Amino acid sequence: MGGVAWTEEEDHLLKKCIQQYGEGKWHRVPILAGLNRCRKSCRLRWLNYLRPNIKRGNFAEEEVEMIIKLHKLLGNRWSLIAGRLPGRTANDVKNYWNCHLSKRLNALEAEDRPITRDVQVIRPQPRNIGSSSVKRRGGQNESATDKGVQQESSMSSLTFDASDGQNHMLESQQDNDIYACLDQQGIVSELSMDFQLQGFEAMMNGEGSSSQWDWGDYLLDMDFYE
DNA sequence: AACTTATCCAACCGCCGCTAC
DNA sequence: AGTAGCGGCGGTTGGATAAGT
Repeated sequence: MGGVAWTEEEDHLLKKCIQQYGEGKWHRVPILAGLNRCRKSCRLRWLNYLRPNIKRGNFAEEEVEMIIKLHKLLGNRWSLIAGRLPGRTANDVKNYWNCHLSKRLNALEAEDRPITRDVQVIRPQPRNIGSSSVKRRGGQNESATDKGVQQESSMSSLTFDASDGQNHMLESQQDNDIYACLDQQGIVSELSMDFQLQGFEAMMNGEGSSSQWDWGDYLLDMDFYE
């Protein structure tokens, strides 16, 4: 593989550690689990492989449609896209895109055919916020742009209600606007009820992918306009 | 059957934003 | 204000395997 493959023994130790101490505090996991792995490796192994309810195997047609639409909307924000696909990880989505979809879409573009019908691109816009939030990731967006990917113009900030010390999203008109916008795009309505329900159940169970399945977290990364 | 090429995907790397000090 | 540490993300790598010749 790309690195040193995990052994069953290591998987067992990591699983046991997470079950005992819970997720988070990844810097302590290698010590607690007795693993000769860095915090990042442990986290990645858990998120992409060991975590319960990870869906394996081929992507369903609905999932592929969803990926294409969300990618058009969000760009290479794999974790966000995966968050809408219950049981799929960001790595899965990214690999699938790189192996299958990017080629397929390139071929379609070469034939000058529309990829999806009537999907309006929503560009996240920078807010008038501090420079740290506008700072770009080095080099990454250039390459994305080179590939013709619709890339967000900047990361935008997240509005928190810190009055109680909790990081929860403020309920706002924006939520409704975003939901309505996604609905308008067909992102929601075109999915079968089963698929939507699956996502909802995953959200309620705190499952899903690398992020919780929550419409509110669209606020995390995007501002919508127009 | 042997070799080459293409594809898949787990793992690693480097960077960023956030937070605490 | 500066900085160190952490969690998290996206891009890239490279070994395993399948497909082709």
